[in-house]
Amino acid sequence: MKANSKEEKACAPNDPEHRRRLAPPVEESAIEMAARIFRAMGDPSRLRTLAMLAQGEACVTEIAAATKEELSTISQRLRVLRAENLLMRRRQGKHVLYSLADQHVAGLIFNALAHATEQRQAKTKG
Amino acid sequence: MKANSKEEKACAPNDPEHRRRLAPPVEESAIEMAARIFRAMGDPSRLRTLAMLAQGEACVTEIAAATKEELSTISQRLRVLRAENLLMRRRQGKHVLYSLADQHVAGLIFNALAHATEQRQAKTKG
DNA sequence: CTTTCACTTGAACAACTATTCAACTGAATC
DNA sequence: GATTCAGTTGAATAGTTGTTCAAGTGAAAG
Repeated sequence: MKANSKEEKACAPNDPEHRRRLAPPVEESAIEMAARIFRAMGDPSRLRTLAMLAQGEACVTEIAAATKEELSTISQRLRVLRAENLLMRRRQGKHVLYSLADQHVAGLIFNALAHATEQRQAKTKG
Repeated sequence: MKANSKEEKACAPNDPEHRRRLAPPVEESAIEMAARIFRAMGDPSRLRTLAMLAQGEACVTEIAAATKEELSTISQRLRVLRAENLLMRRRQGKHVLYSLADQHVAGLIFNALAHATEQRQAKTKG
């Protein structure tokens, strides 16, 4: 019997109705910018740096000292984050102080950590 | 004069106070999981897929048809997202239907798109 | 104006990743 | 139970990315 339309409704790639539903829901350029933001945040070292800066501003030397890494490593890392407008930067004397760009960034970090923690607990429970 | 302590307060890598403030604010494993989530979302094709699924569930063929890509490409893409627990999956007849794992995921997408849009407008204005 | 300090940047190399083809699996139909 | 359909997976390849070294910049101190 081919009259069973229940299945067809759920998944019918050629149905115009489905085409419409799956049509690009957001502008392509917005997707690309958001993806760049996620990619920038998607490295443990960079995310750790962001989490640090969520505690307050810090200069490059401080961050390097805290993680015991090369100064240039930190600087390159911050450059990637800065390229996606995730950071603010101000000079104070000889130092350059970095901080999160805005609450959106803090929100993203918090949300992902929450999701990660939930998944972690879900796995532990079974 | 070395009595100018204004600058020292703002950035003093060897000050224990600063060390404490920059100490790992979240567990290392949580950072790593969150980074993996961001990395999974940090690819335009994958983020587009997630944005699609935010509109409702869809099967692999539907997604492939919508983006005019290979079935295996979509499948591999979904595999990456699934590995980070970003997706739910259920079988219906011959089809496998995918959807977002939870509201956290939708929230992350929405938040990043909002940030991206804001940055976009900020650039346009000046 | 020269030197120093804090940081930035270009280049290079190693490590990782996205896509595709081809082969495979497993549920549904014949 | 053989076949078909929808999706998955392993392997290969091309492209991307993170770290570091070495050289460069620019503000402040001498």
